[in-house]
Amino acid sequence: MKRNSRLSLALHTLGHMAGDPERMQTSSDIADHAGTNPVVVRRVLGKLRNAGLLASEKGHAGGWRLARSPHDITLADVYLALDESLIATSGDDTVSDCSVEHILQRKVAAVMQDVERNLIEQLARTTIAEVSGTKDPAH
Amino acid sequence: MKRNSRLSLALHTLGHMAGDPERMQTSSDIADHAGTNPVVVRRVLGKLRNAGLLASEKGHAGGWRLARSPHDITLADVYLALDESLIATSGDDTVSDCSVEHILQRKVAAVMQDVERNLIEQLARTTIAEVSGTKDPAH
DNA sequence: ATTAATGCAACACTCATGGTTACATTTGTG
DNA sequence: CACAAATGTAACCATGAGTGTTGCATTAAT
Repeated sequence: MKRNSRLSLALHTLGHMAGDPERMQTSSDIADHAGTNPVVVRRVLGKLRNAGLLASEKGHAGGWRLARSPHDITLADVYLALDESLIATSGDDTVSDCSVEHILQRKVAAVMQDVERNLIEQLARTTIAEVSGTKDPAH
Repeated sequence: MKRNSRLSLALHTLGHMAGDPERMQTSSDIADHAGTNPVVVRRVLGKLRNAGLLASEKGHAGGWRLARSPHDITLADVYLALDESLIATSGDDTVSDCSVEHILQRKVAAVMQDVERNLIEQLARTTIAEVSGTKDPAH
């Protein structure tokens, strides 16, 4: 695994689930397919559950399932659910008394904000159903 | 220092140099002002020199100076000179035989490429002179 | 009761990055 | 010439983020 693996793992998993939305999958199944660990899977998918994209069931015969239609989940939903800023703002909280620093921070922050907005806008144009690899029956 | 400190350091330093372009500054001076280490400064500024934004002189009374007018250096120039992708593409080189993976990688790569283009475009709209903190004599 | 799943905490390992030391090289100055 | 002061670079250490891993409590079907 590499950097950004959380988003990759999330998208990959949702893509597969979209191809067979009724099937319940365990974190172990998912981990095997994704080449990682069940605990890591539960960590990541837990965030998607908190965001209402997935549902999990405990106990014997438990597992994970989509909480709503794959046509109703965009890549932006997934990105936002993970709450990771790909745009490395890394707000340096230390307030400097240097005027150059002030001007720069404002300029750069404004640019980054706009870039992030653009990113989300573009991710919102694709749904999980469109990356499921199965033909869309509605088309 | 934090993440993105290289870009921050570079922009901050160039901003100050733009306020007094003739003055030669040592990496020690710069490091003191930026709260870091002379070696780190030389590391970062070295890339800017390779890109033709800065000039350095060795030996006694050596140091660093802008290689061209601060009105001729945009934030995008600095960003590109450092050769860091803020957009974490992290191309996973491993080619998977999973169709979902394929579709995702293409989609996401396309989005990221566009986001990066947008970023550079926006950075190119501001020059170093505009963040120098000094009044622009030409205006 | 047993089995099989999630949920979660704690820790180990790895990797990127900044910081640091050391030293060769270059160049102005007495 | 000898010395001082700067860059250029390599080699290391320290830190932090993130993934992987183990262990265990809890939950639910059989």
